[in-house]
Amino acid sequence: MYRAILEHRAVPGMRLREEELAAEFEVSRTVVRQALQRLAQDGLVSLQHNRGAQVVVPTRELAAQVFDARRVVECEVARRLGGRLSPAQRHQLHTLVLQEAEAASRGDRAAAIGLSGRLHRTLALWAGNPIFVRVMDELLPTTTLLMAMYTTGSRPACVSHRHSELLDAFERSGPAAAAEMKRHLNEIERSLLPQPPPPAARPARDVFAAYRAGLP
Amino acid sequence: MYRAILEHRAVPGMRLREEELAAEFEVSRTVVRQALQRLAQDGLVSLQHNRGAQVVVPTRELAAQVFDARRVVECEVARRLGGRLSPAQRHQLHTLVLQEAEAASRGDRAAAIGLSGRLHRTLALWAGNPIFVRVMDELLPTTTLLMAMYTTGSRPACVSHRHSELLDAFERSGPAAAAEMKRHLNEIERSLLPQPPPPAARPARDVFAAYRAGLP
DNA sequence: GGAATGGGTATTGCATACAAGATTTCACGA
DNA sequence: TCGTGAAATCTTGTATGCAATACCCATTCC
Repeated sequence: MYRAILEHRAVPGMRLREEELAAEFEVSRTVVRQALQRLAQDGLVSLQHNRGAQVVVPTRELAAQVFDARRVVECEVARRLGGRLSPAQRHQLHTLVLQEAEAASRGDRAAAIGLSGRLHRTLALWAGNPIFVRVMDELLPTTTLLMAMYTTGSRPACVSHRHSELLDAFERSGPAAAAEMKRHLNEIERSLLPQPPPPAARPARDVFAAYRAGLP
Repeated sequence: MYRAILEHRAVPGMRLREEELAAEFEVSRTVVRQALQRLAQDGLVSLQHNRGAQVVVPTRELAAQVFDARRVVECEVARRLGGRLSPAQRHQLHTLVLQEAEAASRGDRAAAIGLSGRLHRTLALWAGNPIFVRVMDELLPTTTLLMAMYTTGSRPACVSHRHSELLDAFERSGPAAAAEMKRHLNEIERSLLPQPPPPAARPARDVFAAYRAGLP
């Protein structure tokens, strides 16, 4: 379900009936309920008492809030990490950027966005405070959903080519990295369309069929 | 359960058996499980697969992380709010500080700590980004638990009298409020003992008996 | 013709039963 | 005496059934 939502298969607003999902995944409603609650915690579905679950419909307002919060946290992360990366860390980051660029070049938008998130999460991980990672884990899924909703599929690699500049700034100093991080996040936010493009009508049936086994 | 943990009735490390709790609160294990998962999300209990739940044992290391994160978030909140409070907001804050001082003076430590948290949460609420509130809601319960664990009951009002200074700084400007917030959080963190005082042996039976109805 | 109301259906919330895994206990042997 | 192993017990994880609530549609009244 997680992946189906992030990959925009389960479109925002879609109702998620427990019985239906249970049949689809061949488990009981009990585990479906657990999954829905976890997804609600990640901000991907909204639960209403006695009224079920649906995929969240992220607004532009939410986007503003998420990027605002990410700027606060991630600029601090950058400030702490800039100019202090070990060679091994630098190598790991460059590998991630490479993989992301590769995914983008072959048109795999979902993979590229996922790898972009991985990069930001990794930086938070190295900042030394696990709470930063927790916050990122709450904000990144929503960011992914926002990007799936407020960008057209036509623009290929709006993110990756700027990540190398981000890494350059991390080589220099804390303030430089923080400034570049702010610029970077602003750029991503600005790349979101003011209105969601009209969604292509979806079958809305068997949305989760491909995700049963858990393989990509 | 929430209150029993924060008020240090259910001591850190205590195992929380589902059946036991279900009997205590006269509900089924289903709702107990839900409650435990919510508490785990709040960072008050730790869940281990197939091995049940227990009240978290917060370490000094966790304390450092929590206060570090709070400094990042709440200094930003202060920066945005300082010098911009409306008269109504100022009034509300002063009322809270008053109530807190009152609770402290009559020795009600739990109420004082709770009101202190309310104050910080209210500030986050006014900062204009609900995500800040969400983060605070995740950090405040742990803070409360830390204070219950790493302070002696003898010290009466280690917090409240400094909250008026904090409010004064909020009257002035953003930077002033941020600086005072940092100082304030540092002071609270420093007030934690390096080692938890040896806990008075608890009956560990019927810990939740008083909380069944939901009344204070 | 439109709004309100009532019954039927669908869906969630809760409780319980069963299965799977972990823990404890006790016997046995080194 | 201590360690090992296996059975018994306890605890959690999952599935299912029933009750409560919300939703939908037809009927009725204004």
